[in-house]
Amino acid sequence: MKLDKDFYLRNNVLAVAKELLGKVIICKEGRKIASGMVVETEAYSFKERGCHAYQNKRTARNATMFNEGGHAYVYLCYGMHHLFNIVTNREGYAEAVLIRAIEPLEGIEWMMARRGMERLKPTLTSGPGKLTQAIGINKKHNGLDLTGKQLWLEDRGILHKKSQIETSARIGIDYAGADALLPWRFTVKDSIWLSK
DNA sequence: GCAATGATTTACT
DNA sequence: GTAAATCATTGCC
Repeated sequence: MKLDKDFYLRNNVLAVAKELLGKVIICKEGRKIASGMVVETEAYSFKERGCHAYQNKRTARNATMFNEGGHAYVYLCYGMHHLFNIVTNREGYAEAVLIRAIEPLEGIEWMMARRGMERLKPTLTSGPGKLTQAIGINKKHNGLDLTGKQLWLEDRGILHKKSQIETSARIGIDYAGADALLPWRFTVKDSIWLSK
C-alpha cells in the first residue's frame, strides 16, 4: 500500500525516519521499475547544525526542504553523488529523512546495469550515493511529489521489532559540532545492506 | 567574481 | 589507512 501524505506531514521527523525502516521505495522510469526495502535512514531538522536548512535558513538548494512533507529532496554531494531525502512536516518547517541504504527487491538487473556491476553484491545499494545511482534517482527527481507515479514508497507489512532497530550518531557531519552526536541514525540490525 | 568545501565512493599503497 | 575524483552551492571579497 502506497504511503499517503499524512505519513509525511507529521511534525516528527524522528518518528518518520524510524518508521521508514522496512518500507519499500519504488522508482519507475518508463517500463523499468526498481525497488528496495529501506534499511538505513538519518533524520535532519532545521533545529540542528547538520541540516542544510539550519535555523530555517533558506537557499536555492534547500528550498525543497521547506515544502510540505511528501516531496523528494535530491541534491549533489562531493560533486559526484546524488543523495535522496524525504521531506517531512508542514510547509515552512525544514525537516527531511536521508535514505542511506536499501535492500534491493525488484529490478535488480537494472540496478546492476546502472552501477556497472556483473554480480549482485552488497555494494550495489549500501550507501546514500550508491542507492540513488542504482535505482536511477537524479536531480530531475528533486521536488517530486512522493504520492505520484514516478517515485513513491509502499508499506508491504514488514514490521521490525524494537530489538531489531538500532540508533546511532549520524555519519559524515563532523562540522556540525555537538549536533553531530545526536542519535538520529536508524538502522535495521544485522542487515548486510547497511553502509559502512 | 572567486575560492572553499562537502549528508561520498573508489582505488591504491 | 590514505587520497583522488569532481562540481554545485555557498559565502566572502
